[in-house]
Amino acid sequence: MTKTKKRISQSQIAKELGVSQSLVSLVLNGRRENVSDESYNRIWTLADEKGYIPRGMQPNLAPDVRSSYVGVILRTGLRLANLSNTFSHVHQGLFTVLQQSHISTTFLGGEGDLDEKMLYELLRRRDPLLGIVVYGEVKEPFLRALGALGVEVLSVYANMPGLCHSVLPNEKQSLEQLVDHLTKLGHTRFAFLGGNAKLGRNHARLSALRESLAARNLSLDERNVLNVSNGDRQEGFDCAAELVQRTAGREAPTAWVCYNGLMARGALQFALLRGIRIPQDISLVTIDRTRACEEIHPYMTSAGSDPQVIGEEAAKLLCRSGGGARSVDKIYTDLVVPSTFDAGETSGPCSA
Amino acid sequence: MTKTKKRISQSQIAKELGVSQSLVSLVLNGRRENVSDESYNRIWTLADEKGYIPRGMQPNLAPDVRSSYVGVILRTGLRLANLSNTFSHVHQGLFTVLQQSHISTTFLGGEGDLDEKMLYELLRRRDPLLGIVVYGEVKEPFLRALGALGVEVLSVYANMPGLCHSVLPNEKQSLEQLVDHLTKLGHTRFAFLGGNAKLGRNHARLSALRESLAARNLSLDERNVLNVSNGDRQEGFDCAAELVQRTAGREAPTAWVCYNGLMARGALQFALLRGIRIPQDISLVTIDRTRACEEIHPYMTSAGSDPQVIGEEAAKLLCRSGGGARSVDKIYTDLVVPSTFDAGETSGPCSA
DNA sequence: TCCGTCAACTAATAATTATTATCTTATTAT
DNA sequence: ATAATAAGATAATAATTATTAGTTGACGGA
Repeated sequence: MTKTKKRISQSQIAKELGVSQSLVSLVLNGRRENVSDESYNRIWTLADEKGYIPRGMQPNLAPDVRSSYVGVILRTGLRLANLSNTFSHVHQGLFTVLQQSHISTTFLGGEGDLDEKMLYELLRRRDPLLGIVVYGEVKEPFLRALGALGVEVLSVYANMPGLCHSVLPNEKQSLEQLVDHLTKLGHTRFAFLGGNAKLGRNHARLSALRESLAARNLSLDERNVLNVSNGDRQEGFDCAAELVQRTAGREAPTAWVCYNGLMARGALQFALLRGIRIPQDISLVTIDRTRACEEIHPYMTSAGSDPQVIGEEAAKLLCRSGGGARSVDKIYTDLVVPSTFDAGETSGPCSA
Repeated sequence: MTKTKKRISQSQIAKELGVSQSLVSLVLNGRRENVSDESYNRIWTLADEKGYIPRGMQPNLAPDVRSSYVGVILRTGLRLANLSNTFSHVHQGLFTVLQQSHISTTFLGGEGDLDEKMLYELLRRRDPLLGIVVYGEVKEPFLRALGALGVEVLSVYANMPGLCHSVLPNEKQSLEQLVDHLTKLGHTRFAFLGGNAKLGRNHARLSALRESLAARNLSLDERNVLNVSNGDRQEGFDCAAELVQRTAGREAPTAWVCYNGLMARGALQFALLRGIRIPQDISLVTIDRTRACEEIHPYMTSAGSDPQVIGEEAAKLLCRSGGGARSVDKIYTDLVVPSTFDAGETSGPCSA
């Protein structure tokens, strides 16, 4: 380890630039009146380069590490303005818990926005970075690059064993709850309106649905399995339309399981337009726990892990691991948040 | 204005706690050896309470904005998870522009979450705080407290003359565009489905509607003016229901102007359920430019200032003013973003 | 040219903080 | 019981920063 350089003083900066210490003091305290822009910038620049640190207190050494922050990164495809559904709740939960520890939450960008140079810059920031939370599924090399920064990385709604911590919803349990509810109501013919087809999550939900049905000696007619790409309202609508068209002239499914609340809303709207009565003709349920479930009547029957809780757990996990510990054989935690079931107004006894 | 409290010194902290200044110095520089935990914590706590700030440099006044960040605060009533509509777009715009300058965006909390102590903490962070953006209407004392920090404050979707910069939508123009469109289609009887009744924004939109109508020698029947508190989907639905009930048995309005896109969606849903055909029976328009307008068919006829542009302008304004300059007679900018009109599928010729 | 003005800066010094040698007290080893 | 040691603190003072009353010199107008 190199010998610790002695802390630089204002006088040294002054001498080096050929100005008075007074001027340096004025400038570093933000005085602009009667100070030339040139001096102002030269002084700040040198102070920066030399790593000048103010006297009197080092805030990052406070007993509870204040002023540290947690970075948030979104998977490709998500944008802040679209964050509406699941991840806005996650974000809320994350923020709430971190705020209690006076840790702030900084949005760093999308998976695609951040190149290596920008990641490196993160480390140059002076406030300590407690960790990075990744929302959704990102590519493995990206996650590795994050890990290489030596920062705690936590993935939410996706897991990457051995690369980072993760906090996950319990899809298996959600589907089990929904299938249990629906089969008890007499439903046997199911449909799956899937979204985000390219992501593992869609696949996980579909598999869980199949398993839960299989456990009851039911099977999912492959013709009733649909997949769209975004999982928004319009696609939910289109998906429902497609489903109805496909099942014309054969025994139609009576229980529609939607990938998420938004799609369910879209499907609901289609049903409303077509005069399909819910829940009399069709029961419609969704894997979701966001406000989309209750935003307007009818409240939807749904099951899922509360995204806010997922955010809260992510925050707790980061606080616990408390930065540092960048050993090679790090142990990573995978946390699975239990699912809760909520009987709404969109499911009822099977009439077919 | 109250006299600025003088900066507190280590000696004052020492005196108040009955210890030596030396000890305070040691502790605030992070010395733990041979210092009791009790002293360590007591000193940090008091330093915190009194808002002790180190000498030598105020990093947030640096000209160079490399590792600086912008804080975001939400008005009371908004939460991250509800941010869905307007402000998520604002946030997106803000972020996009700031990211280009490598400035990060940090969510600081809600108006209610932040007490004076926490605000002080912001100043002690080592990364320079370029400015604070406030989303929505907050109370004046709160804004003053922010200003007192000596940080650039910018209010979005609300203005507070002489206290901070602001970036605002052009409500007058939006309503003018909508009224122009509707009157050209032959509509003369208008209704206003208002939300966020307690906020000035609702009032501003209603007034603008009245003015635009007055300019055409039309008036707004007071019985057709409704106001609800949140402005969400359910309230839009309820509002439409109330309107229809109120106008039973008299000449009903043919043009519904909704406070925002979410309410419009709710109203649309009500219309759908009731068999009111849109746009054949009723034209429904909204003051909005969020994705709620196009999330699903029918796309809505709407006018408004693009919230993303508002966020972008806010970011540019902050970058331009570039921290610093805390003179007393600061000049504040009020920026008004023009409104754009979008003819959708929810408006048509008046049939009544 | 002379004078006033003002931006830009500094010298001098007041105020504050850092550092170190030293003190006190409790604990432990002998 | 006594000496050695160490934790926890301080007094004194060295080092650094803040502030104020100047100084300098450029510029503009009479």
